[in-house]
Parts: sequence; structure tokens; C-alpha cells
Amino acid sequence: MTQSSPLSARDRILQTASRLFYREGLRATGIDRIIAESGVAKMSFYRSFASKNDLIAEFLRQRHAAWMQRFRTGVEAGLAIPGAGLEVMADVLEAWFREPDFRGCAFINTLVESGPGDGEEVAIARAHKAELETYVAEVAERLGMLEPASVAAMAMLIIEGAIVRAQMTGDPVVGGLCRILLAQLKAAEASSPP
Amino acid sequence: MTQSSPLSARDRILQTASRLFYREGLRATGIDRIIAESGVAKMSFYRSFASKNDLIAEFLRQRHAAWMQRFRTGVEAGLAIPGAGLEVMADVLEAWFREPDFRGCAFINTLVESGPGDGEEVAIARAHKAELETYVAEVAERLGMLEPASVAAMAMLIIEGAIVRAQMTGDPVVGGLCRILLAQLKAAEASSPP
DNA sequence: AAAGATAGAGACAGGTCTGTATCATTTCAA
DNA sequence: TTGAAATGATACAGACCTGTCTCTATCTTT
Repeated sequence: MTQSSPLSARDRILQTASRLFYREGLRATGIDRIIAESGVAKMSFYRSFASKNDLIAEFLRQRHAAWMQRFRTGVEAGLAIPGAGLEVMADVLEAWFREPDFRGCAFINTLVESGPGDGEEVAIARAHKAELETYVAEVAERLGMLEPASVAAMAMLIIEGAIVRAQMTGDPVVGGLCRILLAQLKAAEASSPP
Repeated sequence: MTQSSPLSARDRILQTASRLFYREGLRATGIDRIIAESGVAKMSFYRSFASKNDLIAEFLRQRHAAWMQRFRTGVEAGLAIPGAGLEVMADVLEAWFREPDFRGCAFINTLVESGPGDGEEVAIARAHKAELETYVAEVAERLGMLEPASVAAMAMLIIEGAIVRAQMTGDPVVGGLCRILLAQLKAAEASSPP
């Protein structure tokens, strides 16, 4: 196989597509630009991916894996500190919000861009959020919270709200608000038995 | 002026565009479809609007006014009940979530669809959220809350989170979660003096 | 070193989109 | 009733998009 760059053509395409799809959007990013910035011929692209939708799906799967791993790693590190609760998630999020190229959640953005049609992309986006909620519930249970499922549903609302507010305002202080709200979930549960 | 329909051509265009822009998205909705469903000629369209972007801006301004009025009316009605707090906002939102053609917040969707370019549409979207936050702060102050600005910032996070969760899951039960979280803002402030 | 596979570059077809121009018809006003 | 303006329908130009095809150069393998 021809290997002019350290990465394979497929990986270069995926890397370029990840950057452009997230920064500019799915529809706004054309194949021509992806192959130009990847230094790849069009036919080489279509030998690696059946269609643009295929590339989008692969981008989302890869981003899901990377995002979840980063989130899990950050949260587990925070939970190692005694007394830590769900609010450590806000710190992980805030670090993300502070990145200069932060532009919201790729999966929310995909849902919005895809419209009412329920394509594969939307399914991947929903699956991402479902897996995140499952993880949050698992952490809530590990923390000994009484109703992990309810807590996770509320935490998801807070997390998504923080992401969208960070995207809308561009102000990372949203992370602090998110932290307060997640901490309140603990306090509220302690004071209201089911 | 030619008046075959009860509404003027401009109003018919705006009505059709509002429906399609919200349901299908801004980019996914073409001028051809708007004029076809409005029963209007292309030149008549371009006599009323300078460009598609002009129509989008007008759609957003109109939707902003209508949405704010509806929200204000619902909240004020809820606040008339003694003892009511910010959580009445969740009831207004839940009624919205239950509409069959609910597809999230048009202004969040606009922000996502517009990408990194800061066009007029993005400015209108941000202005909408700013005005909403101002109103929430005003209500918080009226309710005698200690820090209306902080409360409004947190309420905005919760509100946006509820909207996105309702859009993502399609489950109106999100309204109930939103209600609990907004009510907690009151309880939390009462127990934590600045 | 020679032959075959693979790569990049670019032309091309077919589709969609925005915005303009044309033309016959209808509506309003004098 | 007659002339002027507005409307509907449609064709058109220019741009962009996806996906296919061709040609040449380079790399791999034998």
C-alpha cells in the first residue's frame, strides 16, 4: 500500500472529516474539501467509504468512542477524591468548554442538522446519549444515591443544558453553574426520601 | 393589490416558511418548495424579500415575538396561583413539548445550523436567549429571590437542557424533571445565604 | 528490472440550490 | 372601458454538491 504520510489515506480522511464535520457542520462540509485537505484523490476516498453518509456514520462512531473515554477517564479521576459526587462531571465538561474549538455536542448538532428524517446518524446520536445516561446512572448508584435512574435523567438534563448554554454564550462559566446544579442533586436526594 | 387568498402573498410565504424552516430546518428548506406551497410566484417572493437570508431573519424575528408572548402569558397565568415559583415555567414548556410537531428550539437549531459564521440569524438567536434570560431574572426578582441574575442563569441552563432532552428523547416527561429542578432553585437559595 | 496494482489529479454527468428574466394573464384604477 | 401594475408559471444562468470515470505517475512485488 502506498504510504506517503504516516497515516493511511482512510485515517487521514477520517481525521480531516472529524475536524471539519465538527467545526463547520455535516451539510456545510463537502467531499471535495475533505479530500483536498486530506491530500487524497476522490477515487481513493470512495474506495474507503461507500458514500458521504458512510463517512459521517464512521465519524460519529469514532467521536462517540473518544468522547466517552475522555469523559469516563476524567470523571473517574475526580471520583477518586473522597467526598466527590456527580459534580465532578461539571469539571470535565468545563475543561471541554474552554477548548478554543468547542462548538457544542456533535451528537446534538447531528440531531438538529438531520431534521425529521431518522437516518443512521440520528440513531448513533441517540445511542450516544443513551450510553452516557447509563454511565451517569452507574456512577450515581456507585455513589449510593437512592434513585440512580431518576438522578441520571436529571443529570442528563443539566449536562445537555450546560453544553448548549456554553455553545450559545461562549462563556465557560456555565461549567460552574453546572457544578452547582449537579451538587444540588445530592443535597436534594438526601432531604427528600421517596 | 391582488388578493386571491385571505392572506397577502408576503404573509402566506412567511406562514409556509415558518412551518418548513422549523420542521425541516433552514438549509433543508429550499425557496422552490416555499413558493410552491405558498402558491406564489418566484418573482413575487423576491419582491417581498431580498433573499432567502432575509426571509430567515424575518421568520426568526416573528417566531421570537410569538414564542416570548406565549411563554410570558403562560408563566404569568401560573404565577397568579399563590405560592407558585419558577417551576411554573416547566409547565409551559411541557405543554410545548407535547405538541406533535415539536422539534426543539428554533433558535438553538439556528445556531447549530449556521456553523461558525456569525450571520444575522445567529445574532437574532442570541438576542432571543438574552431576552428570555432577562425575563426569567425579572420573574425571579418579583418572587423575592435573593440573587435573581444567578438564579436566571441557572434556570436558563435547566430550560435549555429540558428543550434539548425533549427533542432528543421525544419524551414529554422531561417537563416533570425540569419542574423539579426549577423548584430546587428556590429551596437551594433559601438554605444558602450569599 | 519488469509488470501489475494503487495513488493523485482532474474532467464529467446528473442533481439541487439561489436568484434573474420572460411572457401571458389577471386585477386594480382612472 | 382601457391602460398600467402586479401575479403566476416557467425557463434560465451560475454555483455547488455527490459520485463516476479517465489518465498518468508512483510504488510494490516478483
